[in-house]
Amino acid sequence: MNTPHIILKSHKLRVTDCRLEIIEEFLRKQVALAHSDLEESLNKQFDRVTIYRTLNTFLEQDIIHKVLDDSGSTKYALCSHEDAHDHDHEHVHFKCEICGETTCLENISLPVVKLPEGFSKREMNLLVQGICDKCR
Amino acid sequence: MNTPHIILKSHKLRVTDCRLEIIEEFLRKQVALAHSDLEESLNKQFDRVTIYRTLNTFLEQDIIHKVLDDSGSTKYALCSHEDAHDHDHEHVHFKCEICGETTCLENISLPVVKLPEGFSKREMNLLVQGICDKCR
DNA sequence: ATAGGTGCAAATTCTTTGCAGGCAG
DNA sequence: CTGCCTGCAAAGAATTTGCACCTAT
Repeated sequence: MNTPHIILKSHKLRVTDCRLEIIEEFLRKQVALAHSDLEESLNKQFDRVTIYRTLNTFLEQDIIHKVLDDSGSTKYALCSHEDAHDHDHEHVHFKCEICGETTCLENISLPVVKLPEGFSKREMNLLVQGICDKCR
Repeated sequence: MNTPHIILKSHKLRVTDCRLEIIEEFLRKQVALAHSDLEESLNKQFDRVTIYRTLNTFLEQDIIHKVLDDSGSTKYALCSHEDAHDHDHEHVHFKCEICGETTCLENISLPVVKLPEGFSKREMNLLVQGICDKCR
């Protein structure tokens, strides 16, 4: 199992409090988090700017990925396939329209999309929106 | 065929220049447009704020819908099924990572997603990202 | 005539950038 | 010790709100 410490090390990133806490937060909450969520849940322990920079660093390193959202705020989630360095990602998420929580749906296979001539695909994201069991 | 004028009328909205031009712009360009795209292509003819308000009005009336995007900027496209007042939308879009254009993919059927117990779905959005034929 | 739409100013929120000091390696 | 990371200040984008005036109906 990957600990926050190991994740940072394996990406040749310095191990700092802010980075550790952010990864831990992603591991604790099993939902997609926005910058503002982190700022709050880490209790203003770190500067807003540092959180932005940390998220961008993690994005570049493929430690996290963006989760599509229609609310305007960008959300992020840990990449599950840390080691798999294929860049052919497929993400399926469910967003509850009441509580706003976005969770990763496992075991859903996306259709084989037939693109028009000359188009090539690199990534597919499916966002399902509706109501979750807690909010029903 | 629905003209901009008729679209506005059928939604009980006043027919104004700004609204007409924005709908016409969506009909001309067959790609998803962001607020900034409209501001530019309409040649600063209308106030930035008015465009925001028009887009929000159109969203409420289901004249346009949000198109998912990972770039931060919100994009919109005309709803094709104007009259179909089922709110079980399915949108499939392709975004080119080079030119940034997002187009609607027709004739792609989404998989039947089996949600966990207690979850209900209302909308599905699939975003495929890659390279389009022009940018290849 | 009047409700609804627009433009302008300004407030808010979100995100990035520059720089100086601090800490991990 | 050295370069990367952080915090603070400030700049810059994106979006919303308030208010007075205008116009489609």
